[in-house]
Amino acid sequence: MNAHPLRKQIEEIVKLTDEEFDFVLEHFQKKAFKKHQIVLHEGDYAPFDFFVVKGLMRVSRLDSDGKEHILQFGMENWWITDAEAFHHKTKSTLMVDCLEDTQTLSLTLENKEKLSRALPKMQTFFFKKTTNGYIALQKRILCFLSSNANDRYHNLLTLYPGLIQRVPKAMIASYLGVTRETLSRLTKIEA
Amino acid sequence: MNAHPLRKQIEEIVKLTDEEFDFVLEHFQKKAFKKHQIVLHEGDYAPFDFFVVKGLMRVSRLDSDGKEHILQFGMENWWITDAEAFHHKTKSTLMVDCLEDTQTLSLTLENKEKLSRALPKMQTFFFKKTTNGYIALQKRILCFLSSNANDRYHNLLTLYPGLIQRVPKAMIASYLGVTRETLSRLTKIEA
DNA sequence: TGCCCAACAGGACATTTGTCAAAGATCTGA
DNA sequence: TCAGATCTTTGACAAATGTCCTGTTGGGCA
Repeated sequence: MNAHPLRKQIEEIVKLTDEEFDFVLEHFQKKAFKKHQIVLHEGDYAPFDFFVVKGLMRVSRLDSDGKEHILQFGMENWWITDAEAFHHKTKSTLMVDCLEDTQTLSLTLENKEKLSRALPKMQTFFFKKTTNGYIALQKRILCFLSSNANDRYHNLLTLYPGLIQRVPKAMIASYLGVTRETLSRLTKIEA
Repeated sequence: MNAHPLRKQIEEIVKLTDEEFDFVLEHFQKKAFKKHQIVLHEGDYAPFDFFVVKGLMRVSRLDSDGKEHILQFGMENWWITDAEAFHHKTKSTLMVDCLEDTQTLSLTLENKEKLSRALPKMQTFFFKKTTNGYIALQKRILCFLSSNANDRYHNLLTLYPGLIQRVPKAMIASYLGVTRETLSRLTKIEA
């Protein structure tokens, strides 16, 4: 059997009947985007949290010097949005766009809360996902505190081996907090 | 009326009756620690999430070179623990200790879950706190991506103005991911 | 097909930050 | 109160990283 990717992810945490999963799915909207399409502009509200079914998105911010900083990539089975704008219903300070043609399941905050109330198992799921996300961010911060650019790069390689094949190195550099020139020099040493 | 600090924090998110708050409190244990006391050793399990009533704690890690990296400070009304060890019931890779004599309200994972089941409002509270924590960590990462040591320092000053009075500068440096010499040079320029 | 642009590598130099060593300053407990 | 411990500052130098630039490559699109 070929389970739905969202169902597979949910069932790593809580088990669902077929009826329950259908009910869950009713709260999502299918949305597809083209490569380079901007899904959320800075300054807009963030009506959706996106579950990536297929494709690749990113969250980034432009600083005052016009430099781009990548906060997060979202490959298949990742959730991606501007968390602050989404949860606080404020205007976004970040941008979400697509690095590939992308299909998503999109969830509004209202439907997320409705779903959590109707199906406590889903509240558990969302809570554990958020907790795990928190832990992952802590690890990324520890990486900034204790590692130089080279170590951060190799940490990223082992953490998300598929990513580097799909993303220009300049963006990897931006995610790591270094310039593309610095990253280029690091990878040179390997050879 | 002089509300309990924990109650005050909870009621910023959900309202409680006196009975409900008493019920909440029953799930916590009062624990007090001395300055310099290690509350959680690396390698130990993390049985508690601590709500700091009075005092100051920190979470840190020693890297392989023996250098100390501070992941988080916990002043009054902060929650502090090794999140990964606490939630996953694994052995801690971090250390929690006290920078001042500290009084806490300590919560086990079992009691946290019990409380969440018994009082859905508390589940909402914990969920929102975790979400806000996630957002705060994202901001700290963006700060690492886009700011140099000087900007990160001033960001910290405006974010937690009280902290610098209570913490040695070497620890501030460690939290910012720079050496104490670098931080010392930054603050010199001010004058 | 051929052109163009994004991506990448590399050099030369500037700036930031780290390292090591030492000297002051401040705190703290007996 | 004093003496040791801790914390902070400072200087000289090294290493890491950023900036600006140029040239090459290779793939996508008219």
